Amino acid sequence: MVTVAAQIESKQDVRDEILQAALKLFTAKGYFNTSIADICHQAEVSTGTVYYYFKNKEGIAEALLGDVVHSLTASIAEITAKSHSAFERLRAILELFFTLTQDAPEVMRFIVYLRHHEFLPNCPSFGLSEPFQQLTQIMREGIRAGEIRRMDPAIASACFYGALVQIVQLRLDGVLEKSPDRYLFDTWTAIWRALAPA
Amino acid sequence: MVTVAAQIESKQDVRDEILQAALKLFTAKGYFNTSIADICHQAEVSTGTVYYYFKNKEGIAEALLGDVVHSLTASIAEITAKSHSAFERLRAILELFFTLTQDAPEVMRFIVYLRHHEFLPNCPSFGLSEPFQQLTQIMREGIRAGEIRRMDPAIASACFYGALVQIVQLRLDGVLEKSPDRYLFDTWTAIWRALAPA
DNA sequence: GTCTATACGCCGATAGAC
DNA sequence: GTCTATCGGCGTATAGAC
Repeated sequence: MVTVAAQIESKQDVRDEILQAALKLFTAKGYFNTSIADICHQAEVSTGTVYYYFKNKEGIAEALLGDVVHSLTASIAEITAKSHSAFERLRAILELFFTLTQDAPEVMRFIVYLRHHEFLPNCPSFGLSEPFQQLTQIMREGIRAGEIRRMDPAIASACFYGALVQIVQLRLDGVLEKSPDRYLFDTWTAIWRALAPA
Repeated sequence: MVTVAAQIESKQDVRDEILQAALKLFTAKGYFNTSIADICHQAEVSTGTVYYYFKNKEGIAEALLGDVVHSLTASIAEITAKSHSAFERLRAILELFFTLTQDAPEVMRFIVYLRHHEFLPNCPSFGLSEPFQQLTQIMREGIRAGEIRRMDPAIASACFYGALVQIVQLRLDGVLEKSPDRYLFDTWTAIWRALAPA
């Protein structure tokens, strides 16, 4: 799979090769500017092989999104389990995003750039996706514990996530030139002050 | 003009009719899922007419983006001229976005949803666009005046704009059900606390 | 200026050999 | 499982009448 999962079967190699190629091209040129032929060339396989592993082009994007969302959900769940305050959890999520921006920029691009519903009509809007729901749950618990100011938890999530994503985008666009963790302090300070009680 | 435009004249400009149709369809279905035929149907004109006014499909998107960016730039410039503190300016920009979300949701969708560089290869990344530069300038002046904490102005802009856009998106997606100004207080409080000195 | 008709390339998808 | 060859359709763009 894209981030960690399936080295189980050696045959999965080819499928994975195709997914990697698609990820690279989708994030570089966009879904609609990427043809099956492009993917074939990048993955060094033929059209037939692509259609052996995937029902159609949409199926490739679906698998990609599934992998990415699944992996992100798992990471956030792990963070939630390990730490027990909103402060620690949010801080860890911030670091996760910054790390991913460095180590897996294509995955990050896929998360923050692509308008998934444009080519995946049935995928939920981001606000209803699992990662955003997890985040909102963290906010809800933080508010109940008095760690976070009383406010609409969705607004808290949006402020946190929106700021984070925007900074990641600036970095991916090359506008922020220093490595992301050079900005970690400023970012975290701003975000936490937005949420913390007076 | 795309945003407020000329309901005044009974004979609405044809070119404008086409732009309105394109705006509606691009924001509803995406650029690549919208065909010239779709635009013709929506605008009630023929293919020939479209190509009389625009060089090609990209030209339509270009004109649209130009209008929107120009209008946004003008609004921010006006806000900057009228008020003289970062506090007032940012507050006014926040209100501008919330108002636009209510009154011109399609324009707002065009701003926050569309990945413009996917179909307009030569358009600058958002971080280099004029509105973002204006915002960063406001931050810079605010920091110099001691109104905003010392931090990278780009980070300040990203926090402000990212949070704002994310909330607008949630609203446009129907996740935030109340009218946006029901969220104005929470949003402004969070954003300003992120920026204000201790 | 606005229309209709049409050319034509590209790309997603399939068939079928090996 | 992987390949090559090919088809059909869609959608951009043009030609040219009015």
